Amino acid sequence: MELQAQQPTEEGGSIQAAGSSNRWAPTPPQLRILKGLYYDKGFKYPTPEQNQEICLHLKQYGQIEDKNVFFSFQNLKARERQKLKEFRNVRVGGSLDLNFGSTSSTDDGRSIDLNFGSTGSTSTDRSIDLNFGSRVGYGVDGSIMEQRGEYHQEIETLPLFPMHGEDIFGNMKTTSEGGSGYGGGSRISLEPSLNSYGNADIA
Amino acid sequence: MELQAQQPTEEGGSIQAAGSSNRWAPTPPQLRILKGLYYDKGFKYPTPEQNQEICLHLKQYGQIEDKNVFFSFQNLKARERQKLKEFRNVRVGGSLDLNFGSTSSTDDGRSIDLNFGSTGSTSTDRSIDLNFGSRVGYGVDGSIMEQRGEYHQEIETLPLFPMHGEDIFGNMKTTSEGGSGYGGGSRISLEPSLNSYGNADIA
DNA sequence: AATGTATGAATGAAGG
DNA sequence: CCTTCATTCATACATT
Repeated sequence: MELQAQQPTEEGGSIQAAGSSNRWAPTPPQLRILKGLYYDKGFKYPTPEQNQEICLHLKQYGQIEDKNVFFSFQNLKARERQKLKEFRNVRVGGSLDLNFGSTSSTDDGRSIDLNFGSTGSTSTDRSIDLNFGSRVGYGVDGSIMEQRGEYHQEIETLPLFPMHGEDIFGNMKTTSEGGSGYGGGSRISLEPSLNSYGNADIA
Repeated sequence: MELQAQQPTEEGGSIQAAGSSNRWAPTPPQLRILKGLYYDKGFKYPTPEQNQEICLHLKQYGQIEDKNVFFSFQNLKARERQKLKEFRNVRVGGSLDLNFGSTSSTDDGRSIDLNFGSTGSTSTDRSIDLNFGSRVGYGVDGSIMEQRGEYHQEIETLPLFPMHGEDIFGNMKTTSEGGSGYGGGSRISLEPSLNSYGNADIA
């Protein structure tokens, strides 16, 4: 493991104004939508294409990049697990032999889904509805907090499965993500399947 | 420090329950043991088993949860690095306070003692061997990762906790951990790294 | 009481 | 997917 010096690295390309943090900070709408997708819709395994769509949509609410969406889902998933389970930090093949007995062999590790899991489509409506419930109860500790009844909820629908390459927003900026072209269905130089579809058996 | 406007996070961060500060506060013994483990023993990468073990032990000294132990080590490490970085930046004349281990014993009538009984040579060595010096860490089957230790550390095998006859297998906390034995080989790591997110394209 | 510091906790990001 | 790092927020506590 090489040490990573995450120095600020004053790169001139920071989107943020000088002085602000370099790392992305989700705006409330962005956060709400992302969490709603994950929790309310049970949408946990977005493909890169879907990430792009989500990102594109969320750009209405502030600066955001694809990787932010990607990391959001990754972290949501990881932390949900850590919360539901018990701070697992498993390391296989460790030298520190703390192997006490061999009890607790009922390892699950992947049954913590709420429900949903409908990565498919509703036959007629092939879009992810972003109008999830308004109640947010996903505190870090399960604490229930009330939500201000003031916030307006914008009704929106994000197409997750573009049929013809055109989204409902008229945003066709696909294939212009930097030349890599990992999205848009034209993955040429990338690995076969990097999305988590292969192991979406958690549902 | 100047007061900075806090991001109006919807669910994350500032959703703290009003009125009650539920933040865990380590008792002197807990703090001492934790710091002792980290500094004196150079124990910085606890596995979940060790994490739970530590937590269990520390429960004699007050309320504590797994995540508290987890965060403690995380923070301990983070602050250490942070401080070290600052020192190097300023190159201050010594006085790097490595005086950890035993802070002034605040005799609050609860003299703590790390003098646990012998682990007892039951069958499995459940004492955490912290003789790390230059030992290899937990590599996965082949990768050798050395523990980073940058200061003195007494090479000794000190029994972490007193065996009260209780075993760590009996989880008396949450329902059923069910996640101890994860290294059962159910993890497949034949996964590609990431998407094309490495570009870090800043708009 | 206000300011500063220490530190628990949360989270974005990265590495493997 | 899992673990870890860095940064930041929020608060308990100490100092003035």
